Amino acid sequence: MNAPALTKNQALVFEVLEKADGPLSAYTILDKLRDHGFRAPLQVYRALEKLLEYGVVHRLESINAFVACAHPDQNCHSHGIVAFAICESCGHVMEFHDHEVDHRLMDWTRGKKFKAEKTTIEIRGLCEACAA
Amino acid sequence: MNAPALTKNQALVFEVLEKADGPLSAYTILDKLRDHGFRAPLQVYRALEKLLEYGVVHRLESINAFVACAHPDQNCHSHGIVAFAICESCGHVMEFHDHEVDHRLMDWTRGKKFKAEKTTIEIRGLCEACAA
DNA sequence: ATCGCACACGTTATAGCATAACGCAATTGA
DNA sequence: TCAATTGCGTTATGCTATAACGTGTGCGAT
Repeated sequence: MNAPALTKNQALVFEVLEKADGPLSAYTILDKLRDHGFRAPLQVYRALEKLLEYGVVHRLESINAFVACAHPDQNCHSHGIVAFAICESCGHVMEFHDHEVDHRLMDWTRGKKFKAEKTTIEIRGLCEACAA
Repeated sequence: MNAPALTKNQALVFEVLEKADGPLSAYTILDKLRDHGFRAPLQVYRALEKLLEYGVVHRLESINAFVACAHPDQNCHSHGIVAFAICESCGHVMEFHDHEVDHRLMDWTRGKKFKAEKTTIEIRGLCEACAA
């Protein structure tokens, strides 16, 4: 899925996420966009839905928040499973990919004949700066 | 963290989860325990908090639900990272462990000096029966 | 051209998930 | 005995997400 041109709302939401230095909740995004005419959560969620589909935004399931992809220029969906390390102190998120992990999980699903659609890997803890 | 004797509320919640054939939301658990005197969500959440701590229940972050551990007799926390495959059609959950995946993720966190506290691995898709 | 369709958008209302803050009772250990 | 801890119950509230309805716009097929 490659990204077509973004609509106005999609572009606004994406811009907010790109400028943020950490993940944002949908409602935080909404608040940041009230000056741009956003009034209801659905405006945010609908934009997010598309941005997730295009692979330029990721959803962090364990904290109900959204973050811009670390390399939105490339097609993130083609990099295999995306993994995240989330600092519970400063909120900073690191995105990474590990093909060996992908292979192990794919091996398991193949063995079970499980048809994987979407895989979540999220490590919560303390980043180097905060752990010190 | 080994499990001390469960309190009445904890035992009730755990029993409901054990009998269920899939993950349950906190509010679903609440409804199933109204006849036993449960009236408020907090009664469920407080019990769940302890059961999670004891490692006899797992939280599925991607679906906001809870499931009994596949082997609550052993200490699940000592098995390394727990991974789940969740069927989006029938709701069935398979729990598994893969030490190679653990090692790869630990290698990454070590390299980044990230202090991991809790890791989530959840694969959503279709189980063998539902994919057919 | 205009009809039908797909899609984005706006709004209101509601559903679903989780915790804050208060107070009470029982237990434990100094 | 007193203080600290833990579990419990209740009320209220906050956060997250979607249902359902209607509007407008662009675009291809007939």
